[in-house]
Amino acid sequence: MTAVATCSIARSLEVLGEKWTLLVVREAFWGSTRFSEFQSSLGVSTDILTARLATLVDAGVLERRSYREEGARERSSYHLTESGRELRVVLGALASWTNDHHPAGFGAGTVYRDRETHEPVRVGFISATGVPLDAESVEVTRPQ
Amino acid sequence: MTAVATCSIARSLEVLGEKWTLLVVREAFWGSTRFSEFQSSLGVSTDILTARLATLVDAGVLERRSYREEGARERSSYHLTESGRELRVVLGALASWTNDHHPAGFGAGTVYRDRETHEPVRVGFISATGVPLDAESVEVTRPQ
DNA sequence: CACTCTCGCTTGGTTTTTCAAAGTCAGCTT
DNA sequence: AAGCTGACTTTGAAAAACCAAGCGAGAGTG
Repeated sequence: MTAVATCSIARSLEVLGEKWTLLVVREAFWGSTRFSEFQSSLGVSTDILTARLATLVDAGVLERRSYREEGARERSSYHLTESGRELRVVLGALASWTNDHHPAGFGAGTVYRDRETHEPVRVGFISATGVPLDAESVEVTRPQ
Repeated sequence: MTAVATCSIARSLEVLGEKWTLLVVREAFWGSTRFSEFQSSLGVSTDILTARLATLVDAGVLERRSYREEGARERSSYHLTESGRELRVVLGALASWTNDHHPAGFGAGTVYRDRETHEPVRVGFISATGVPLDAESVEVTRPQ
């Protein structure tokens, strides 16, 4: 891992590739906002959670806000930014890959569905004109 | 990280979430097949590479084959399976997220393009009927 | 047959990261 | 004041990653 990678995939992993990071993002999608909520649902140790929340805030994935409940002091909460919300498709791609290739023994796992038809959706490439493309119609240009 | 997670995202990260793993897959997409090719392009230490290739083979992402060059003994090479090739969209989602939100200083980074028009493509949800969906039209059902 | 070379691992020792538990601190209630 | 609570910090030990060196099988060379 060099200082700043040219490859976009490597750069994405500099932010998202550490242990727990994407699970923190997943919890944020499922509604966690407070330190204690992330901690109790993930079971991650507190020092790691502190560090991950900090990198996600630095990277602009989460935004730190202050809130105050009645009879309590001011505290921080963490909310997905627009940039963070766009990670939905990354999580969707991971979930649907696993559902296809490493299905769970029981239960359906995490499934992304069409809100209207409730059919499972897939994640795929879409052209600039809004047309789904199959894998063969996509090429990659790498840096340098 | 418990034994076997119910959540599909957590399960995907059990295979793909370790350091270097997705970069090994990326190299496989870019044509690396031999141990030494992965090693020299990634700069990862050999013991880690051995371990990562083994987990990827176990997970069915890579397939180990034997090859023999003239005047050399039989060696192993590693090739993407169908399951591994379907990770293309995961890498595409990561790359396009980074290109949008953490652009590199110079150069274009890694870009997935339409093979015909050469326009950059995006990664998104596609309904069972083949229609692209925006983020709001997708819901998530989580396990249990 | 000895000798060397290469590739794909292994091994050994050091550094870094993760873990679990305990400690800290601000400000609120009693 | 004294105690509580949520969000960190610190501490010390375990696990993983890193680096350099070593190993072994088979092929070629002398």
